[in-house]
Formats: sequence, structure tokens, C-alpha cells
Amino acid sequence: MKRIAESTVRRLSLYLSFLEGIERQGLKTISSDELARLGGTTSAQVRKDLSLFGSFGKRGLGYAVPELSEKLREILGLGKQWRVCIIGAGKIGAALARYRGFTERGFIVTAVYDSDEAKIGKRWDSLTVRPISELEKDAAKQHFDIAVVATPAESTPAVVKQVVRAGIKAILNFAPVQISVPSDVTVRTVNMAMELEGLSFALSNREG
Amino acid sequence: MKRIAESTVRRLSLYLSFLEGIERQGLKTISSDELARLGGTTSAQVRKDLSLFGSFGKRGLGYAVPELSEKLREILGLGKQWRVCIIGAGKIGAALARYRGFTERGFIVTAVYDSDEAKIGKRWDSLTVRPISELEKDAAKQHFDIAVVATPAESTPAVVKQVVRAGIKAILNFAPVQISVPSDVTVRTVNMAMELEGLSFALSNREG
DNA sequence: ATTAGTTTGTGAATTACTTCACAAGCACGG
DNA sequence: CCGTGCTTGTGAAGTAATTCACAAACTAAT
Repeated sequence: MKRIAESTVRRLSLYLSFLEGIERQGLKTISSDELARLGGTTSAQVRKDLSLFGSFGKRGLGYAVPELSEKLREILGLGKQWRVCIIGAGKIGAALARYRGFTERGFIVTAVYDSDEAKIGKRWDSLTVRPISELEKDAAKQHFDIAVVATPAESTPAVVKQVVRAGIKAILNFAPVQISVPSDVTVRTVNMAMELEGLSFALSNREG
Repeated sequence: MKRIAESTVRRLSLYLSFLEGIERQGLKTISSDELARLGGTTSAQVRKDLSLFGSFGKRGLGYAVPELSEKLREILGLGKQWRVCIIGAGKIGAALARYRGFTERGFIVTAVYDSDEAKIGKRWDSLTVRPISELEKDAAKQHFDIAVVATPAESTPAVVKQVVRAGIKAILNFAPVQISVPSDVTVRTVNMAMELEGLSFALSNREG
């Protein structure tokens, strides 16, 4: 299949969240135009995005809401459950471990790691913080699909190396640094500083 | 000035973080090629990004690190201090209010709001949670530059309306919904679900 | 059946972004 | 002060993403 742009995947994810809302309202069909309006894009964009994966609509009618939701879930790989480990038992790690949205979408947090002696052994709901040195061994037994990295900048490169060695192929990075991984590992970075600076730029460069 | 792409601004922000590290190491100059390697891009990209704002390098030598840092800070509007209010005193709001990275970069959190009676009046370090109904009045007195929205999905549209009415022109949105604002308001959305689904897609569609 | 009114799916056109490639500028050594 | 070795800045070329625009497919009404 043709390479899919990241921006396309983000929009698919967005469409899915709209469809779920619409499904709850009980509407049966939706047009590309309505979806576009919800998502702040154009109807052509919506149709192009979907057409990359097949023809899901009916001309003259639009898209059947439950069918399209299901298709999107399938495309996004949300059918199965993904096993997630969180690395870094600090504030962000703690907030993430308790985030309900994870589980709702099929992302099951099955372990938490840290390198700080003081944190190891602490219990978070049903999870116990384990030493990062055990990650590779643990991964061999219980498979992890995704590692959420929420460590301080300094320790992040070393942590990422261990994650890669443990054979984990997807990383959600909250550390405020760029991380480098082999090309078969996918990384998404969420960097607060970068977002804030984007706003700062926008505020500074408004005409007027 | 010509319109600057969001991707460019993100890279500028990234370059700045590298430069700060390099400055600490005491290096005096850096080439576009080294900067590119750190950022996972190409030297041409780096030079093009910078050239949108002027000529900061010396041919044959590269860029003077402190000068370029300073220029980038200026471009990104990090010279001044921005006043930030946080809306939503839940887990994410609490984590953000205490996040040191805010202050370090000149983003000063000056108020916290919530609509939940039970939370109003609570003290977070030096801040007291105030009722959202006061936002507009408060904004008239103490100017807010940026609103961080960390509210549940349901209440977010109403909250955003109040933020806009209060005259705030930049929003950092952590709520898991798309928000719509007039075109003179800049929004950046951080959506966990979307990032996770991006990883899920990547894991599902790897060849093999 | 035929027509009017929708809305999809998709090549073609357009716009945006990235990479190429090279002249021009600078430092340094002889 | 000339040549060698680097590295910038930038038009031109190339690639990617978005938008246009319209035939084709469907419903409903007459």
C-alpha cells in the first residue's frame, strides 16, 4: 500500500472521534461535508483521506456512521488491545498511568519503570514501579507494544536505548528532547515547550 | 512578512533547544549540517528555515551559537514574559500548574479556573482556584496572553467561548475535542488519543 | 420512467514544502 | 595576496499535500 502521511492519520483519528459522538446522537449517515465542517477541513480532503483505504460511502447519501466508524477503527488498528509500559514514575508518568482514556481505547498499561531507587516498589493502583534494569528481561516474557517515555531530559537517551533493545517498536515521548531510534521504531513526541513556543511565535507575529 | 509554516516554527523551537545544550558545552559555532543531524533533518532545511528571517551565519564558518540562540528567542517571541491562565483544575491542570518548564521559558501561570464548586477556593502553591465565571472580569484587570484548556470534553466548547470572550488570543488545548475559534485566535491541541492512535496505525501497517 | 437533487470518488490543477546544487563569502596557510 | 577548503544563502527543481471540478451513482418524487 501507498505511504500514508502522518497528517492523514491524525485526521482519520479526528473523524473517528466525531463519528463516535454522532453515533451516540443516533444519526445514521453523515456527508463528507459535515465531517469536514466538524474537523475544520474541506469535504474533498475528507473524501481523499478515506479513498486511500477504499470506498466507504454511497453517492447521494454520504457515509453510514457505524460502518465508517468500524472501518476507521480497523484502519487505525484499534481492534486489538495494545500493551503499554510507562517509563518514568514522576508526575507525568503518574498522571498517564491513571489516565482513563488509555484503557477506553484499548491501550492497557501493564507495567511502570523507573531508575530512581526511591520510587521503585511504590504501588500505583494495581501496578508496582519496577527498576528499569528489568525492562529487557520483562519484555521477553510479557510483550510490550508501546513504551511511553516520561523521563527527565538527561536520562532519556539511555532509556530509549533500553526500550529499543527490549524490542519495543513504538514510543510515545514526553521527554523534552529529540530522540533517535532505528527506522523500524515509530516515535511520536509530545513537547510542551514546543507547543508553547508555537503560541508565543503566533502572538508575536500577528499583524498589528 | 511571508507566511511561516507551522512545521518551520516547530523546527526553530527544536534548533533553539539544541543550541542551548551546545551553549552549555561551550561551543562557539555550529554548522547547518551539525544542527541538521541533531534535528533529524537536512542542512538545506536548516538554512532555508533560518533564511526566512535573515542571514545569521558566516560562510565557511557556520553560525555563532549565542547569537543564533538569541535570534531564535527573538523570532519565537521568548524575550517577553507571557501571562498564562489554566482552565480546569483536574489532574492535568494540576500537573501543568506545577510544571517548571513553563516558568523557565517565560510563561508565568497567574491564575487557575474551574467550574466545579468543590474545587473552587483550593490553593495550589501560590494560586487559588477561581470560578470560571470570573474569567472575563479578571481578564479585564490582569491581562492573559495564553489560556491552557484542560477541561473534560463536554464542558470544553463553553469554556472556549468564555476564553474567546475574555479576549485571549492563544489557546493550548488538552481537551480531547476539536475546538473552534475566530481566526485571530491561535490554537495548539495536544491530544493523547490521537498520538496513541498514530502509533497504533504504525504498528498495524508495518510491512511484515 | 424520467427528472431533480444529492453526494461520492478521483484525475487534474494548484499550492505548499523540501531538496538540490552552486555561486559567493570567509578563514587560513604559505 | 593567492589558493584551498569550508559553509552559507538561495534560485531552481522536485516531491508532497490540498483543492478543484465533474462524471457517475444513488434517492425520492412525480
